Amino acid sequence: MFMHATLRIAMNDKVFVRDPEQTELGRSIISEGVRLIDELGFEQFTFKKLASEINSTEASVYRYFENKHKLLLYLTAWYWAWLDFQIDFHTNNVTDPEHKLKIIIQIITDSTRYNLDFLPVNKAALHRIVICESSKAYLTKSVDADNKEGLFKNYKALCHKVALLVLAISPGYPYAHALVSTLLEAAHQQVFFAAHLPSLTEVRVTDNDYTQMGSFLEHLVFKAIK
Amino acid sequence: MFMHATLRIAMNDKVFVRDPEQTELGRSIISEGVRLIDELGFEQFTFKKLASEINSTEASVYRYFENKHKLLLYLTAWYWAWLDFQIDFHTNNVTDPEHKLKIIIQIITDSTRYNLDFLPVNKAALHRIVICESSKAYLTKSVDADNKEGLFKNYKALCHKVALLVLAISPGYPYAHALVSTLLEAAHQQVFFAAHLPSLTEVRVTDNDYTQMGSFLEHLVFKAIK
DNA sequence: TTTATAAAGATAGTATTACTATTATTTAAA
DNA sequence: TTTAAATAATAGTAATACTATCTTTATAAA
Repeated sequence: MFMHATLRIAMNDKVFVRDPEQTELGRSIISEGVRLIDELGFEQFTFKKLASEINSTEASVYRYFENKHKLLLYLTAWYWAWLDFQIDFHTNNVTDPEHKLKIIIQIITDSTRYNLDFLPVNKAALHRIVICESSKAYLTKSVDADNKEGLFKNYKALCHKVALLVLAISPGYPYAHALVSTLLEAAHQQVFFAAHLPSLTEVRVTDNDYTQMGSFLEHLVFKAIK
Repeated sequence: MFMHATLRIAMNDKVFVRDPEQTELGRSIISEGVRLIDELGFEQFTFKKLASEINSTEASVYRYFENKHKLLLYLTAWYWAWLDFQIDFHTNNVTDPEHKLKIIIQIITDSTRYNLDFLPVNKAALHRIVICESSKAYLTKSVDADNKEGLFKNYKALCHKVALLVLAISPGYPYAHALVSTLLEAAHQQVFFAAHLPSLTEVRVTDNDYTQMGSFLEHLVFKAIK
């Protein structure tokens, strides 16, 4: 497919000190960073541990990212942009807004399944990071400063895109963005609950089968707007 | 009101080393802990800073809580139990399940407004902590261990209670718990988004007016189950 | 081919965090 | 009044989250 070679996710340059996509070291910071955050969790993850994994030094990692919070912001922003692209690609020639929204809910629910590129990032690990860590990217005292720098732009753009579709289906619905942000967050929460606090949800995810999640979210969204 | 003097929230004793409610120092750890976490955010909050605020020592604080994560678990568990009590109290003589659910959504939306006790905890600050920090209590690598110790029991009990009500209204609805956990989480997320990332939601909260939040959530829930 | 320069590595150092341990002092109960 | 429990005071450790400096290596323009 012709897109494979050319797809690049454009990133806000405020999130990094040096663009990690431009160098070998930068790219290994990203790919090994994804692996390690997934393995250790964000709290236990440190630049020192990352540096040792990639046979580099702490100081070198700091030349790419100010701190691990910025790395998390980078990864989550990247994920949202990537999801946005997946949505565009898979709904490109779908005209019926309801059908389109259903496809989007499927993609949000099980993003890795729709993966069509060969970017050197472990999408499954990144998806797990988004599930467990992404809300930590904004639940901080620096949220307003980070927002001012545009670091949540990708998330907001995605939310807005889907909200517009909601409004196309139901022009009078007054909470399109609220519904979509709830949808996006619930899509991760419910996977987490299914895995760790299963009494909080009927949704079960076994063998990467996200069917129940999709049903729940689709039902929730379409009942709200129809 | 007679309950004021007698209301005590029963806490799981696995969450603390020494019960903070039993001593003066313990109680100041809780009340000043709430104040400081609210002020600094959970990441910047340390036991050393807390100790200095209450004119005690780090070592003394550690005699009550193993670490700050356990303190956060304590505070959130306390909040859920307290919310559960508020719900019981305010829906005690309401028989119509739909009316009951509406009242519950109001309480979840604006818990501090329904405050009826005089427990020595700043409920407004605790509510802000729940909004900004509560998901960090479970989004950790220790979630399964913490869950095994019963540290999320209060949250699960609350979720189950509301889910049963959902099922009373709509016996065939297959996602009662998923809907309620989504509701509980959304109630905090949307307040946070309204304050910090307002393009993610139409909901606005001005002067502690949570009307729009209530409308959004009520609409979402009732459309889903009716 | 030299030479500038940018990136990365090597090393060291600091302040803070997240604890643990020990001893002394105060307080409250038997 | 004795005894025990709680707290304070102090010290110490390993890890974290950085910053600084200097050297080496790769790259590419003069």
